[in-house]
Amino acid sequence: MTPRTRLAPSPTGEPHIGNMYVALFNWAFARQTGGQFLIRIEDTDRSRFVEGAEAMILEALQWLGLDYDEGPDRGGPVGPYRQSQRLEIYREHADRLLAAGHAYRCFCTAERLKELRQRPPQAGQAAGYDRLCRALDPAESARRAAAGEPHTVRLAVPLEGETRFADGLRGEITIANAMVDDQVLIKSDGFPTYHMAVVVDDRLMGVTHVIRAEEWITSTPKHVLLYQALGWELPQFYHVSLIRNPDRSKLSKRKNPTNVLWYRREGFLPEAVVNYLGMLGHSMPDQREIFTLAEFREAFSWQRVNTTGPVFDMDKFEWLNGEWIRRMPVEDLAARLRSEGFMPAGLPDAYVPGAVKLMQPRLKRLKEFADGVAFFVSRLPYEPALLIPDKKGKPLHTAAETCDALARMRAALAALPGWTAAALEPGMRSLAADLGWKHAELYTTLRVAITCRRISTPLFETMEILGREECLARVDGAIEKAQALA
RNA sequence: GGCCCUGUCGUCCAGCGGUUAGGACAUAGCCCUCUCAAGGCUAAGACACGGGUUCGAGUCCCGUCAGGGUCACCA
Repeated sequence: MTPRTRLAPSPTGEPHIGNMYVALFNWAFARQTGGQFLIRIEDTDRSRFVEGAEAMILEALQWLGLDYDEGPDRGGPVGPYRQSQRLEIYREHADRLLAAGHAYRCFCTAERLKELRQRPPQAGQAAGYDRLCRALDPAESARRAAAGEPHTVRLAVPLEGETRFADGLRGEITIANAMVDDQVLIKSDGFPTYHMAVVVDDRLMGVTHVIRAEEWITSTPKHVLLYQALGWELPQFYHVSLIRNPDRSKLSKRKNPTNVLWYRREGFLPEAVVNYLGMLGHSMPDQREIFTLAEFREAFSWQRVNTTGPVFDMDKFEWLNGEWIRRMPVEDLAARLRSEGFMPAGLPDAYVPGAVKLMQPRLKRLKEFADGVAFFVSRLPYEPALLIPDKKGKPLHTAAETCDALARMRAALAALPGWTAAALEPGMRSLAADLGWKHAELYTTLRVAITCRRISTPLFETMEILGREECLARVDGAIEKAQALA
């Protein structure tokens, strides 16, 4: 039997990076073993349902290249793939459990349960429900239910003993049954809880490997008990570590952006996202840190998966994104800037190849491109004083000298036989010598004249791209500004 | 607090009984250099603590401590 894995997100908001992390492991394992990877939407909580959330999750998976074999939008042999469409199935299984005495109806009110929860907890005892309704006579219970009295269905957890299961990552885990609450299986609105639905669906959908986050470990005994009560064989469990905030708490959007689509909007490449997630809690056999999704899929091994919770490090993530940007052929980068919506509308096509080439080693996020090339798009306003070179705020030349220097530059530029970076640089360097300026000083003035900023892409290559006419016009503008200063 | 999971540089990852404990990000310095980057070189920086087992422990066992998770008619 080939492995079947699944991602079971609940459509309650934006696609979470932690979900994608778990998805990556599920995907890699399934793809590597020739198995299937499916998506099941866990929408059993009507109060938390968010319209459009499902679509965003699927969009995020697609963006990252984590393709799936079966899911809500593409169907499959064991559908439907939304739990809200499977209510009858859960009901039937709950009835089976009821009939076998593995579950019972609970008529306790929400108020009563709330009070119970406020009672001080006892050592070694589960904090939850006091099992009052467990003592109800089944016939009486059935009569009340038939009469329409609201109720839930609860799992009758063994009062003694312990439940154990093997975790593929952590070995055998044992939890005393006394610590396990009589979990609600079917809510009073007829919807199943996660615990009921996940077991029934994983079984019915043929899921062989349950790969999910560490936070589920302590509720796994409930699931194991359910598998046993229904007479089913256990799947293989793998609980991967939770990604952490810098303070080591569970990654949360209060402390870190967690929406994958946010990273997309910031200009992170999907290649970098899966690469970064793939190096959290997992290492490549040869210690390589930069790898493709395909390479990850090939090399993925449970033996190389860590059980410690990695801290999400934005600095390293950005570095990695920069690496991916730099490794991309210039034409591909330009195409990507366009397709991801980071190409400024006003940037002339003729400038694009050159501008992209010059920006490539300077980008950590695609989003930074627009700002970096803003002066290519238009002549930006700037403080005239920027034209005067200074050292720690102290001007090295007067406004008049700067004005003169600009005029000399203009003449030299206009007379230059060729218009290439290779020709521009020596021309300006010798002019600096003539003027008695350090060439870096002259370049500063020229840089501001051309790019309207003190920090820019390399000056002469930028000028080559802009062309003689545009550069002369910008120098003219600078001369005017410098004159006003003098 | 009970229970469960985890514990190698600030961070991510190597190490799977014998290593000068290695690499990456970040940090600092130097080089390159028209600014900013990128790139190159160098530096600093870790086995939580205490007991065992063993000729020998970062690696195995136990305890302590620390961090995290979980204790819903949420997933």
